[in-house]
Amino acid sequence: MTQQQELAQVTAQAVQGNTVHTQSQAESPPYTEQRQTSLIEPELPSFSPLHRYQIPLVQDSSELEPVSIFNRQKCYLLSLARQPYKQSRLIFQADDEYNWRKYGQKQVKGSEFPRIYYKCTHPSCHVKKKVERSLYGQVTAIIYKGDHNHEPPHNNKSGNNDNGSSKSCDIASQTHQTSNSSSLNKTKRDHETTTTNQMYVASDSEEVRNAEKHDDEPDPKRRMVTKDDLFDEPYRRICYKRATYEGKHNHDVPAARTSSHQLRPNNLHNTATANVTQQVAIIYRGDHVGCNFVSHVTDAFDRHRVNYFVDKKEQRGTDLENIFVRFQESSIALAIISTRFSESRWCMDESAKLKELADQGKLQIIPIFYKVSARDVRRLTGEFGDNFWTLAKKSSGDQIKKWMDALKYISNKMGLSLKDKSSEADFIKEVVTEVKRVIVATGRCMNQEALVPGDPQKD
DNA sequence: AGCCTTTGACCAGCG
DNA sequence: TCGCTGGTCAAAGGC
Repeated sequence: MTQQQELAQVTAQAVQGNTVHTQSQAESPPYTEQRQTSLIEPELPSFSPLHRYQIPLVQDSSELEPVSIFNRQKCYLLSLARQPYKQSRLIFQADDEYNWRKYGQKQVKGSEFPRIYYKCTHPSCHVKKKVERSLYGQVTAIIYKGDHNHEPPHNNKSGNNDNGSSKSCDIASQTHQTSNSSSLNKTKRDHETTTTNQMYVASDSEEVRNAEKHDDEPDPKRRMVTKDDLFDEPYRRICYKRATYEGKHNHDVPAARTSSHQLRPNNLHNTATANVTQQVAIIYRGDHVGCNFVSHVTDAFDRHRVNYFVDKKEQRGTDLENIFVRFQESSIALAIISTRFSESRWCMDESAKLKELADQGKLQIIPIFYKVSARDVRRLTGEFGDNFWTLAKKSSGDQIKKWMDALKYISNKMGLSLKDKSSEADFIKEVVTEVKRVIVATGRCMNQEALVPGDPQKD
């Protein structure tokens, strides 16, 4: 067995290890799966030139469970990761059905590993991609640029080379494929376009400090914020990025290799099954949100068959407890936080209830910062804070504390942020994608529970 | 021989 | 204008 073959075997085994590990994580809160299970939007309408798709990050080899053979593989892979060239490229180069030639690398600021630049090896194709890595070499971002003007090679090999580039054995590709179905990959690439806006940061300053010490360590409490959000708070720093695409392919992508199907069930399937039973509760404040943004979100949910419940204005004559019951029937809450959100006692009470349910593990909250910064929500500053304190003047200390706790909790959750000048259409797609991702993650938890051995009803 | 990576240099954009 | 940073080029060498 050649060294290349040996590496291929080891990395492929490690992939399977990762897959097993990922699936076993279903017992953890869904958000902890963020880095492995980002859902690719399968059927997004093209009503905007900008499409963003999330592909899962490459599984950090350091995240492999310290069990059995995978521990040895982990050590082996880590040792390879620290070696220059040759072996490491087998591990870290993302595979996406095309062949790539490295044409440069650059040490980028704030990263221990250089950013590597690749070109498509096809003679007339000018597609490029760049791959960023962090400590231990796990891929933190893959950014594509340009359109392929050719079909991908079927054998996934370039020329006669046997030196390991663009081979099917790298962790990046395998992990990618084990997290997404071939159809997802295809559709994703049909729409892929730039975005580097979404990154992961630790959810509080303590975690940030930890992250600064161990930049590549996984952290289940990471939240999703916008780049602007990051820049708002200099003390925060980027811990992980999603892999991203820039530009789009102008041609079809062949079906993924069979290994992906063998290794991992299709996320789409999970979505479909999850949608049957899971409901998304949407709360918001103000007609300025409800008449436009929320209606578009619910339209998108309709199109994507996401079951939802909207706490509409007209329902607010009813007992708040009735609304709380609806929350309890939901597994996910979409809290659309605008500047006027904090002027409503109703919304504040709802937020407190959401936090209560989330604390009990009964609800996943996805905060949507609608033209308000997460920092203002967290710190109760700006117009949001002004509205809050106006309401607070008319409220009791217990209430205020409860609301503040809830707002702090929600604003520290991973969420999505719409800036004033952002495209709402694109943002709505992001929202739908994120909701479906959480649905899948939550659904997987439920499915895992349903498969607990010894439960006759669930067998 | 062909394809690849490496690596220093060059260039462009930006503040 | 200058320095910094990121992106690309191209020669050299490896497989």
